[in-house]
Amino acid sequence: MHFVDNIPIYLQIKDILSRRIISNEYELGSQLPSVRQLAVQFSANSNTVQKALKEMTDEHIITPQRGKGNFITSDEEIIDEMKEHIVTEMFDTTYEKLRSLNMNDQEIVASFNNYVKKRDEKNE
Amino acid sequence: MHFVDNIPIYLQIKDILSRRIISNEYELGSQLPSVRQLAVQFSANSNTVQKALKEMTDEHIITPQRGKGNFITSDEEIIDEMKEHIVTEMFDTTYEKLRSLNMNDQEIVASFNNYVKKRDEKNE
DNA sequence: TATACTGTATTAGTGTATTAATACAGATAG
DNA sequence: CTATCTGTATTAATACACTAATACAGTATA
Repeated sequence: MHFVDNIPIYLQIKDILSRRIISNEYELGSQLPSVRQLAVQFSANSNTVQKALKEMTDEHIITPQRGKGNFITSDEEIIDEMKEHIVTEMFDTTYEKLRSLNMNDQEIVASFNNYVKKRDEKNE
Repeated sequence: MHFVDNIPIYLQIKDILSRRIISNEYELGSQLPSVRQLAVQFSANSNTVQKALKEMTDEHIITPQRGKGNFITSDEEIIDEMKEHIVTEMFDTTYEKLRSLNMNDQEIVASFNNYVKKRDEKNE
């Protein structure tokens, strides 16, 4: 697994796991791989994985059961809220950063649409 | 000045200064505020500001002159490239994160357009 | 019951971001 | 020349992210 510099690894792990849950790669109510398995999968230390899981536990996305494992919530609402939160936060920063480059709304929308369009062309 | 957690302050300072240059808040060829002035402005340590300026120097965005100050390049090409780089990198991460949430291109474009539109409405 | 899984906690060592204090070198205005 | 700006470098102290090793507690199963 490859991590970006300058962002704490435990946050990147939290991010990846959250996305896997939202995209249904991990099913709601199911069990996560164990801390030690995840550590191997991410080529990270167990403590680092633990730190990611701790935050997800605090946000009620997963629930740990001593001796058994970590289980993903079955509450769809929590997951939907998390997705909403992630997307909105991303749009907020993207939009504000573009504005700070002196781009107006029209330019912002146009350049993003153009970007996606160009990516499409490459994948054909 | 307010900084985000989990991203090194020196990178946030570099980011802000770069945006000020791109948006012409600081004019090409002109002199930056001194290291000590910037430190006060950002409520940060001189060394932290220095670390940001060091990177910008390495990227030829500014040029230091001992005893005089730091001067912004007059080379418009360098600035244009920097802007292009910043925007592309931002779109890359935004796009890929949305894809990892199982959204297709149509949904991605639609939801971003919708986001900007809604922000517009709030500002009217 | 013993083994091998789970989560959890602790300790120690390394690297780096940040701050603070200080010093030095070059430029410039009085 | 001197005072005061500039950039630059160094040192020490603190905090935190990360790793490694180890131990303990709860669960499941052969």
